Amino acid sequence: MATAASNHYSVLSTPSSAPPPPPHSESGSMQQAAAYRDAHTLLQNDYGTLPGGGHPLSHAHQWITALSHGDSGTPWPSSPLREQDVKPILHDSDREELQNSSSLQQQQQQQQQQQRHPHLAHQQAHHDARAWRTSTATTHITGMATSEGQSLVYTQSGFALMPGGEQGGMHHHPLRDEDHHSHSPHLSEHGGGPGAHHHHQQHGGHQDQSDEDTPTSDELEQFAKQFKQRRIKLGFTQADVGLALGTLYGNVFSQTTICRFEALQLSFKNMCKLKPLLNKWLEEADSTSGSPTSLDKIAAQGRKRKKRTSIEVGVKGALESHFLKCPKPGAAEINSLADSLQLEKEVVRVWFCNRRQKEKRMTPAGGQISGGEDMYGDTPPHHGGQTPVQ
DNA sequence: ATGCATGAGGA
DNA sequence: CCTCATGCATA
Repeated sequence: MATAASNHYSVLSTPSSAPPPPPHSESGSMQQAAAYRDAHTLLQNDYGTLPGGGHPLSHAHQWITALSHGDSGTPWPSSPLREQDVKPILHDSDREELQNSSSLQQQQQQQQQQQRHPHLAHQQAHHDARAWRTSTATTHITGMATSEGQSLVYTQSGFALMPGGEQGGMHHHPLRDEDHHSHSPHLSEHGGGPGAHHHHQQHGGHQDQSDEDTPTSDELEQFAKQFKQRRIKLGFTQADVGLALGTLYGNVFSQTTICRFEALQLSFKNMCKLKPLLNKWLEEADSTSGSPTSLDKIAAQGRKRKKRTSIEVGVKGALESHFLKCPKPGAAEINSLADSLQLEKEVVRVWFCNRRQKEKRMTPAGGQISGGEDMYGDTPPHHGGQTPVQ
């Protein structure tokens, strides 16, 4: 896919051809690694640093994704920048698919020894019934063809397991069990009674915590801890693991994801999905600990992304305030907010999205654990536009 | 370790 | 437009 397509962003203008010969490392086990989503990993860099260019061009974005799922126009309207002017440096190899990667740039690595909460592990496990309620669900990673060199289904549908079931699975009710039942009277323990924990009754008589079956929050927590410990013992960085998962199963993950897993900063569902994979890796790494030589590192540099806009503290505070008042602002609300804060609408919208996500992680963001109660009973019972205000 | 961003999938 | 899974770029 993508044989010369996009890339208008950066620069291909300079014909500095320098076909880098793929310096294969050693063992050829990277072949499949390049098959998953080649798209994203190419060259990256910022494109344009500040509005001043002057091209009102709004040529959407998407690199090679020809999907066109209706982007609704302008992703980042107020920043007319991009194109061929910026970019002091550039990578010539416009051909995606592996370019050399002799020395990747993994700078950050092991520094995650002991963070902040070496303890404090409980009670966060069941705050809302949204999705962390273990139920009957067999854990099967359907995709994942381990047959060497092919497939890679990239199971992202989520049907693999998922306790709450939503997203791809139409359960019984179309209700997106995420935030709606704001009035679930049941489910209660939490307020400080860590010992209570949920009493799932899912299993019919067994229910292990090794693998298989939907794990409980506690199990996940323990696993994450052990995982981290062992990983460090074995001398692997989070990035290494992510890459290994790719070469092993076809699903590559970034350092970020591994990190978040260890820190339990993913949704329960997501944790469940990743656990089997990481568990398997552990076994592998464990048994292979004596015979290394399995380091595949082909990290390609990806595409260009919009440069991360940093929001000033003051502005952040304002956003926080609004978030408390209204976690789900309507378009109009966002517009005015963006206007008063002098931010792009997209930025504001995304900020709220991210903020909401944070609140849904296992380890709550900046606040308390919304145990049992609904966070902010949003979820308008009537869809068609969740704009409470307006 | 985290903040902002992208995108698929769903109403 | 939202949610949710993920990740590049950063602090």
